Amino acid sequence: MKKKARINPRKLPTQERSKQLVDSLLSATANILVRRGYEGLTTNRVADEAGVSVGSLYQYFPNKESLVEALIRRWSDGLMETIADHYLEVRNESIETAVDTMVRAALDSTRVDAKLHRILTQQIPNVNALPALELFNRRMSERVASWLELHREELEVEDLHLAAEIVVMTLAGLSDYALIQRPELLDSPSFVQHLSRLVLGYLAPTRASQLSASAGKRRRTSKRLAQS
Amino acid sequence: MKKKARINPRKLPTQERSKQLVDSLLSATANILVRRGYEGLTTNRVADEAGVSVGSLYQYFPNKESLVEALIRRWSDGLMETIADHYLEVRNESIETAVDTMVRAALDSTRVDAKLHRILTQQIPNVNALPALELFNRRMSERVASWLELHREELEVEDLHLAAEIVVMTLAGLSDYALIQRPELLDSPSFVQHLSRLVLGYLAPTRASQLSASAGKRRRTSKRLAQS
Amino acid sequence: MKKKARINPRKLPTQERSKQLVDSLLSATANILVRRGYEGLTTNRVADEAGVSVGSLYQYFPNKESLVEALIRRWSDGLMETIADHYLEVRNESIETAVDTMVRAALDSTRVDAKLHRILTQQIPNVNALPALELFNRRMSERVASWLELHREELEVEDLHLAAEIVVMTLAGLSDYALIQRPELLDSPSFVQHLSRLVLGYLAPTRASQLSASAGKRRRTSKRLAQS
Amino acid sequence: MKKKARINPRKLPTQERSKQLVDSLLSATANILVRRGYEGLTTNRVADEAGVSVGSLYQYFPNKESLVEALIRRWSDGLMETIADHYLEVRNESIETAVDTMVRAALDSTRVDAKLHRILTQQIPNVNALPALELFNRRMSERVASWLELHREELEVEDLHLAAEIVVMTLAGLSDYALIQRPELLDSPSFVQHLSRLVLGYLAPTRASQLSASAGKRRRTSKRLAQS
DNA sequence: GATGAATGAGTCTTCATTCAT
DNA sequence: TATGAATGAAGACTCATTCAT
Repeated sequence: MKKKARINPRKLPTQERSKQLVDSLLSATANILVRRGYEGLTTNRVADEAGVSVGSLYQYFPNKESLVEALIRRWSDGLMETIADHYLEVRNESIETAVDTMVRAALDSTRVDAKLHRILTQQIPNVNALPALELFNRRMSERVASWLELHREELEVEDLHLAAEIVVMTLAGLSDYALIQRPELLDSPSFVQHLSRLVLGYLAPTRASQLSASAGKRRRTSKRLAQS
Repeated sequence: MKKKARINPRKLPTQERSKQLVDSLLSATANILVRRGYEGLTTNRVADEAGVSVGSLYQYFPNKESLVEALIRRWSDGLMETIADHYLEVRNESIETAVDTMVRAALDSTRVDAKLHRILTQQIPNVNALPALELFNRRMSERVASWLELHREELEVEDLHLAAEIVVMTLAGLSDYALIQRPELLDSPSFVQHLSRLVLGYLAPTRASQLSASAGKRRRTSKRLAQS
Repeated sequence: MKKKARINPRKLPTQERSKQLVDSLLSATANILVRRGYEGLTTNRVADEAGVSVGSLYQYFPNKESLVEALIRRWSDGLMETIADHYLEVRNESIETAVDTMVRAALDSTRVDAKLHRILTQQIPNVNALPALELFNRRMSERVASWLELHREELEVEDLHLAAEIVVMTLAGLSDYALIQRPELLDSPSFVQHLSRLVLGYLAPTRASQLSASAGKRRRTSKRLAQS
Repeated sequence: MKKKARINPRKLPTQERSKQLVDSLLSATANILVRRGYEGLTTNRVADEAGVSVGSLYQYFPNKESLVEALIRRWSDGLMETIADHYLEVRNESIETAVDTMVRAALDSTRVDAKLHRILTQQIPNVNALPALELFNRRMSERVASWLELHREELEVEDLHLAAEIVVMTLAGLSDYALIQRPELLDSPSFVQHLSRLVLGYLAPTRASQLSASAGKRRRTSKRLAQS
């Protein structure tokens, strides 16, 4: 961490070296998790897959648990970034567009690395996963909350923090459930549409009702009338 | 307890007896799951906790997996009943009331045996839990769908089956997430209210917007005006 | 075994009954041994196959070992009888014919119930099998010895008892080995012929040499000359 | 023994080391087999006896079966060598001498490690032992056959391959049987003599009859006359 | 630092045997 | 006597972790 500096100009200064090692260990962990599930995850296997010795693994991770924790951290950081990108584009769009983007972002984040996602959210003893997931959701909620602030006037909810949490949990919950039990839905346009309406109908039911009204008009006038 | 007494004419010579045994094994499984998590679940421990020998356990369950499966089955059956009760009352109520009841039912089912619920839905290798959970959700969806049929005219969604699935997954996802990450919410009235609005805003945004309009009126007239 | 006598004239007086039970237990044992090998033999399985309860099994056999011992006894008695029959016919035949009969008898006894034979002679922990097998071979030797006595004058061995033992062990050993490693041989006429020559060449080489001489003559005169 | 010394330039860092380990595991297996039989053979016991942990055992042998298989292989290789030595000396001897040597070799190979020999040939579930034993006997037969070729002109059998197999099986069967049921015989000179006559009488009855004739002459003239 | 052989507690599972009914 | 549920010791095998090199 602080040893020889310019004298021994190896390609990989210790710090860099160990970072790579840690990385390949985490990737190996992810691969094995995907291929053989949590029950099939053994430290020896991870070391093997990463091309290092078990000993080295234990140099960087005090135990198996911490290995998984680190992977979860890395993974949720990845998710954050993916989602952050989506959110940046959205700041100035209409609520409808923004909600649509959020929904798509949630589903996308699930789809990418779907199997790993699923294992990490469902199969890992929660003791490990919880803190990281909590952090992830807290950050997401904050982000959504601050976005909601920008549109406060257009929204029909008051407790924006609670609303943000609910939106985040709704989207996370739904994409997880869909991933597990109805993966086809993840790619269905009407699923996306429904989720958008779900969120919009929560945040701004009036706008949502207009939306469905006009949608209905296009298709079934009688229905619209009945509702008016 | 076992010596003959004419009052209790040897009712449980075999069938009843083994049912009790199975029951105590499943309860032991649940207890251990709650106390030590899935990783801490061993067949010997279960037998011990149930006060029987491992051998007896294996007389009734061919392996550890089947033990967990049976527990999941028992648990999801319990849930079904709990929820079924709620739903029966609701058939003829207004949508608003019905949605409210559904929300409360979802949260209730999570709260009862909360820790077990959490472990069963999150921590068990999905291979075991999935079929049972899928069945459970399918049944729930059907039930909700048939309820939606009754109110078709008042709803602003068309694909009632998809809508039912979304409602079920939303409520399940949200209560699970809340249970894990924000258990306080489960007992918060405003959480219940928000969830009701979420669902109502999805199924019938027009009604939801009236609801929030009047709710808003009571509290902040300015807001209502801004929205009109 | 001694209870109620004439009063209760059941079809199967206790003695007969238990004999049948013992019999079906032994047959079950044999079946299982054949189907699943010694490692697959469990007392519960035997009881099941015999259509009785384990408890009953233990009424008649103090433990698993004794069950197998009894089967071995029954089986070797069967062998004895089979072979005895063959021997009776032979008393007054020529040595050549008698030897031939003995050889065929040995091979036959192996072929009948071959799989059981093999398991009983090879796979059973010898502690069990040995005494019975010893007894069997001792009896066989005696029988052969007494037959040899009848032909003492024609034989070129002196220690008839040793010779009898050697003949018995040779035939037993050869048929067992053939059964295990070259079962095709058991049905090959030339194998029978060779074994006959083996035994005859031992007991009466002069007669054997005449036999092979004439056999050779028929086929390759040159050979015979070369040897003369 | 393990600290560096220039004299023994770290010869056994891995390969040699593991070879030793494998060796001590096999020896432990043999010991236990001899002391407690196949039923008493447990992997934990083997590891214990070998002075290593079970874990180490499983580093070298994937399961109990393979351990036994390896032992059988090692043992049959040993036998092969022992016997090979005997055979080399014999190539140019007379048939009588050669047969005598073969007989002694067979008995010797049984005597050495007699108890292990017996367990390995009789008590091990054949699934394990068979392939190795078959290989062993096939090799033996080939060796004997090629020896028979050299003496083809003096022999009175034609199918040398069958003859070789029969000789091998006879000797193996007889020494095994003798070992089990009459171990005293293994050390009796007359047993050796009888076996030699058995084999010689099979391969070359004419020579055998001369042998017994002259042997008889020395002892009992009357007998010889009776036979002429 | 890196290595990977060695460790051994702990898992699931079987099965001979008992004994209350 | 018969039954068969219950027992629990014992066995094969795994894997997180350590430590001598």
